Amino acid sequence: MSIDPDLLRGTPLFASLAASARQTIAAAASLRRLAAGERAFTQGEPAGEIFLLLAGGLKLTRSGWGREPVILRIVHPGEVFELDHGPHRIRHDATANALRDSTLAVWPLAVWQRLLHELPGLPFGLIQALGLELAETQGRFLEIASLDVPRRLAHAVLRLIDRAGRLEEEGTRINLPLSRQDLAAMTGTTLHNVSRILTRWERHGLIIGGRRTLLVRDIPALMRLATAEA
Amino acid sequence: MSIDPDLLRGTPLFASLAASARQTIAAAASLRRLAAGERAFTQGEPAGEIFLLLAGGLKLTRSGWGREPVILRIVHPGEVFELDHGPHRIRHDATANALRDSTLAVWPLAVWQRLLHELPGLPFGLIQALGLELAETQGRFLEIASLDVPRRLAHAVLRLIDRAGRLEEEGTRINLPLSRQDLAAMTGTTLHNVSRILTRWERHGLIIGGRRTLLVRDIPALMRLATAEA
DNA sequence: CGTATTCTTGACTTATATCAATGTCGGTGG
DNA sequence: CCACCGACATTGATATAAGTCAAGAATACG
Repeated sequence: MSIDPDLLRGTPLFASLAASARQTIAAAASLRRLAAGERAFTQGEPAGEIFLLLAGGLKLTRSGWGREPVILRIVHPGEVFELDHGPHRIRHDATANALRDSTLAVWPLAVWQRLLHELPGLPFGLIQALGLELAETQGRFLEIASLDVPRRLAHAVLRLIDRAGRLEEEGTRINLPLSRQDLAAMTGTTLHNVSRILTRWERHGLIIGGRRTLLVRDIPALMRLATAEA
Repeated sequence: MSIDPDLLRGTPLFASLAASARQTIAAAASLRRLAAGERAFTQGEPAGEIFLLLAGGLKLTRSGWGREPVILRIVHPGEVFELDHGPHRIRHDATANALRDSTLAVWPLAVWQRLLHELPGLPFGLIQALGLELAETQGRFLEIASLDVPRRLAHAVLRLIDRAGRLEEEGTRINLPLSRQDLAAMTGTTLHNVSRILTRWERHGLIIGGRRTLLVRDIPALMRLATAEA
């Protein structure tokens, strides 16, 4: 049990709380480590915990009727997930897979509920966090509903660069090991299509591809591509 | 100002509150009427109100880079909308269009914030409401990312039947005037495609189409269609 | 050094969008 | 009340994006 309270300061959910409240919350958390490839939970399992990613990276995938599972969200350090627990949501509706070695803070649901009622500011942080997640999901829905594959792939790559970009000499690298298949699962297409599009972009000098890696050399060009009218 | 407190009992957001709290909330609301076709607000406008639909029906649309605007959500009576206001969300990110004559309860944002702080149960209702909306949006994202057009159209129709269905002799009718274009905007396709699919279903006896109306005769068959593997 | 995973590429098929025309319903005003 | 007009819907022909099938090449890993 117990983690460093300062780790909570970075995330919007806890940022506006008093230091003492953060201390209480931190004291109630336990630390969990995942090796790359391990899962924090699996779709369908009973859900009984709230998570904060401290380091590393995860993908949240959901499988349904369709072919391959879909990636609902990439979780970056400082982000919180699986937090919309109502009377519904007894089971996890997604699987959380570690993309790289990761560290999580975990609160049992019962403890979380207690904190929510005891710390006056916490519900408002939660409301804000949920609102942000909703807005993001709606944005991605709009993309997939109205843009063709290259454009939504461009959006996905730009989002990754924005949140997990690491500057290098030749450009900005997505600092997460995502396969072509993963990119396809994020954009609702196939790895073949992704591969073709990326090689085209590479020929045009926009990016440099690699095995589970991607270096973006010309971000403005990608942004133009993502939003171009036709 | 002021509406009947009993009107609030139907929605999850307010259901778990004490009667006195509902009375306070109702007293702070004002009533607004919209004729079919009118809009409650427009995308880009400054956002300063929270809405509850009492009667009628709305569509929330968002336009972006892509071709036609996309329908993010159909709002049914008893549902609340535009409630994720954080420091972000200064402007409406969608347009609310009345599909039929509608009645709304409206709270100015400032009043709403005050209520949220004064009525202890309210934030938890809000959390629950946001969680539900998030889950629904994620579900629709999964659909559009992994299913072909006929299947996601089937899902959309079934959802409408579930929430706005009215029983008739020959089947269940979607009790909202939705054009083919609207159905297309909900499923991320074109009205042409929707039209073709619906006439096919009509030939098979699943539905009976019409001008801005749809009667479903065989719901189980539609459900099979929606979830079929291939 | 071999094996498994990931990625690329080509040929082909199919779903879906686009273009274009026509048809039908329902309301409005003459 | 009827005729017309505008909104909505159907349908066909065609184009194209994207999925599928099928090898093969590159890279990482044990």
